[in-house]
Amino acid sequence: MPPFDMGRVRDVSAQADVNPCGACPVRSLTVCAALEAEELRRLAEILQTVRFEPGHTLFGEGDKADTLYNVTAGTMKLYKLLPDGRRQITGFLLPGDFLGLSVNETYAYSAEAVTPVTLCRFPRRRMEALLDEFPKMQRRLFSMASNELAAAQDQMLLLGRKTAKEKICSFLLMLSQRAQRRGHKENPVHVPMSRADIADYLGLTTETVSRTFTQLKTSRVIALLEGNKVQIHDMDQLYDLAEGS
Amino acid sequence: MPPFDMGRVRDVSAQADVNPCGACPVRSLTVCAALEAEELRRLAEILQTVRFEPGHTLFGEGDKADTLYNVTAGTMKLYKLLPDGRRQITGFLLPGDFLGLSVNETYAYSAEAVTPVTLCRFPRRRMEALLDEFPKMQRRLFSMASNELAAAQDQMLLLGRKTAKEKICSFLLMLSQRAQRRGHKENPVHVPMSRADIADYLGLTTETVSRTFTQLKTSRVIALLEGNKVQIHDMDQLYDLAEGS
DNA sequence: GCCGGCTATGCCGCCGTTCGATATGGGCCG
DNA sequence: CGGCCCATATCGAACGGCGGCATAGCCGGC
Repeated sequence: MPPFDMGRVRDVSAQADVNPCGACPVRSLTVCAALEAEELRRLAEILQTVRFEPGHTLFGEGDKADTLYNVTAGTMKLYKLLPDGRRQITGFLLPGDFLGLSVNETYAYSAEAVTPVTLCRFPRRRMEALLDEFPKMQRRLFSMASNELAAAQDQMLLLGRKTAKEKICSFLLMLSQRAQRRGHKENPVHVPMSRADIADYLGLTTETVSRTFTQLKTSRVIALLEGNKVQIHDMDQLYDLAEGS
Repeated sequence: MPPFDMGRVRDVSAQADVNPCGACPVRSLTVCAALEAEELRRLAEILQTVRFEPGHTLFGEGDKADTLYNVTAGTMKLYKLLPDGRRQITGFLLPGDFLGLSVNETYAYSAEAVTPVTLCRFPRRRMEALLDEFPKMQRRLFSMASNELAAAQDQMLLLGRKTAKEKICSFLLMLSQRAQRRGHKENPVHVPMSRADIADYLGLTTETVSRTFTQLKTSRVIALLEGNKVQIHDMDQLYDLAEGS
């Protein structure tokens, strides 16, 4: 992680020094995976690297959507609110995930840092111009959006039809699989978000989340380790528990 | 509606006769809206028109995803199943909606006709070739996917955090707004799907759906009319009820 | 007119919520 | 280094909204 010490930092080395994208650890996962060296250079020209602390709100629902982001380190959460304060977290973003697609010029959700995060930041206009110029990039972005759509449908099944226990098991499995895709070990799985965040992601309360973790621990399905890590004792069993079969 | 009388019909008039897309009533809503006359002609070359009766399963979750569709008339439902039969309907498709995006060569959900439907049918390979050739079409498809993503996030908020009453009110509002976008009157709203389908879309049971409709009727928010139509007495009130404010 | 599927509704039970109290643990300061 | 403090997590008890089941009513099709 670069040694930044401010909330927002303009990465002047992007233009002057070596191409930062060339050394990007998550490039293969992102929209940038589709690009050649020359295209990467063009992308780097319009990019800023920024860093935020946990709890920082990147943007709020309804804000003007003039910026796109790519997560390069840390975890973010996206959420929507009801007037009385009820909250639904619609997704957690991990390194390599894209952020900032919008429909009508405004963001449809809020985005907040869960852990310290670093992001690549693209002005929307210039990004769109690049997309027109590089159809490969457009196609890659479309493919990522399709993947998110499929994940959203999985999440609908979870929210609408799964029990508390199935939801927690599905959640742990998802974190494990996403960690694996990023080249980390699948077990034990790192769970950086709070019980409240997990509850608002799964359509539960913090109490139910706590109780269910305790229940899974008591029945020897998982173990809670130091540093927000969860050891999964039997991955196949967890998979079955996640689908009620 | 063309006078088809079979389950699957190859529309031979597409190539031989007048360009059918030119007269398409929902073209402005679909991916085809982005196309010029010449591009439309190319699209028409690879297209078949098909028609299905209610209950017909277009494809199932896990099937090989070698075909894309565009709904031109009627209503379809998309759903996912759990091993024990629990079902979550992830969306209802109306004329103009696109269908068949997939991640790993297989459909991630099943698709079934709710009412009699007519669809445009595109072989996946040839469609992808056209997308490469016409970036405007690719961009349009991406924009439609972004819209669906936003709708999916709304649905997550509904499933995870709204009460039964709020869910039903949100559902009626959505149908009303979608009807309006298609040039129909927003009120009364046509509700072609069964209580069971509504329940599986909103994460409820049929009984709760029935009870909630009765409750809304008793409190004079709506009235149930002939022909599966619902009269909304006060649209603003319904909007407030849908968000719990 | 009869039959079958869908819808409506009363009754009861349960899962998850709500509320309150207690435990834990990490950060900060003395 | 130890102790305090506040946020978070955990746990117990009571409540309530929604689900499950059974029955009755409705409507459409043949």
